Amino acid sequence: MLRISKLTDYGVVLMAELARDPAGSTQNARELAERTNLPFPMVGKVLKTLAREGLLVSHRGSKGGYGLAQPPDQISVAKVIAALEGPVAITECGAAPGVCEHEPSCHVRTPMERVSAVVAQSLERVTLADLVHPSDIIPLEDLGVR
Amino acid sequence: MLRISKLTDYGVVLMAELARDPAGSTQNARELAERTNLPFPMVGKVLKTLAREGLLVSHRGSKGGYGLAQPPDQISVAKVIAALEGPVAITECGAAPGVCEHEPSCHVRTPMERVSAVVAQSLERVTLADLVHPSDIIPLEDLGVR
DNA sequence: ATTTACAGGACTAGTTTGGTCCTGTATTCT
DNA sequence: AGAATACAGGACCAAACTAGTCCTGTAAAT
Repeated sequence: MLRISKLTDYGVVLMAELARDPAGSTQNARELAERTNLPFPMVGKVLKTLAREGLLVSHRGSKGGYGLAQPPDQISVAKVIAALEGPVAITECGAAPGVCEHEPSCHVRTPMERVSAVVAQSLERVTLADLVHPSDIIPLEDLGVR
Repeated sequence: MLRISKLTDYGVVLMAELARDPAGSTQNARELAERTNLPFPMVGKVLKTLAREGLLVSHRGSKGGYGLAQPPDQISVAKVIAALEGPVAITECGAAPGVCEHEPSCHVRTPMERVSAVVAQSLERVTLADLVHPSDIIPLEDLGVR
């Protein structure tokens, strides 16, 4: 299935939601939970991580909340995924060298890393700006497909 | 991390190993386990699934074993992944419609499906034939990147 | 017949995931 | 100053999934 975790999925949805608002505005965790229909505790957890990773700026106290650290077209889906579950890699071995015990005898390592790289590139090409307008279909060409 | 399960990883390695041999030849599960240094029971499990899914042809009894059901350049990595863990989809929603309760209120569904499609295409372009020669670097262009 | 090897399961330990909750600290408003 | 708000940073837990083993049955070759 090649799936991302729900936490990461929430992260993408929340970042996109923030990207829908005017630049510089902020929203608090509760507002975001309501607008996206996601469980509030989860939303808080995800936003905290994203802020710690530098993708969001946070403001505490009354009237506090979160805002995007960069313009929507500067934040790729790959960045969001990386912030929440580490670098995009299809296999264990791809994430860090020396982890896989089969490394010396593995015949597919190099090409598979290549495949990982392509998947990563696809995700790097899609930004939050591309996600905010559901009616716009992103041309395949813009996603790197000939 | 966007990772595939170890079972699927094994599947790719095993299929690639089979693709290294002359067309039409077969290998049994034990041979394959030894050649790939993967645990034998796991190898058996994966091969059984791949055979059931039609990617391998199996022969029982003495001198039995497994062989590719198609030439290596006709079997994509996407097919192997799909056989072992269902259709390639980044999110739950992408795998089947109506599964996700947030579907009506989700603003990123359509573009995310698009992203999934691109990832899937990347994986469809890479065949077992591309995996068998580790020294050959697959040009990015062949993977659909401009 | 006997041996080999796949078919199709059930089963288990360990890890991960999704989700909740609690304490602390910074900020704003009265 | 004091109260209320909202983020920071955890610990914690149940349920699901993974990785791995093992057992019984059946088909094929010798």
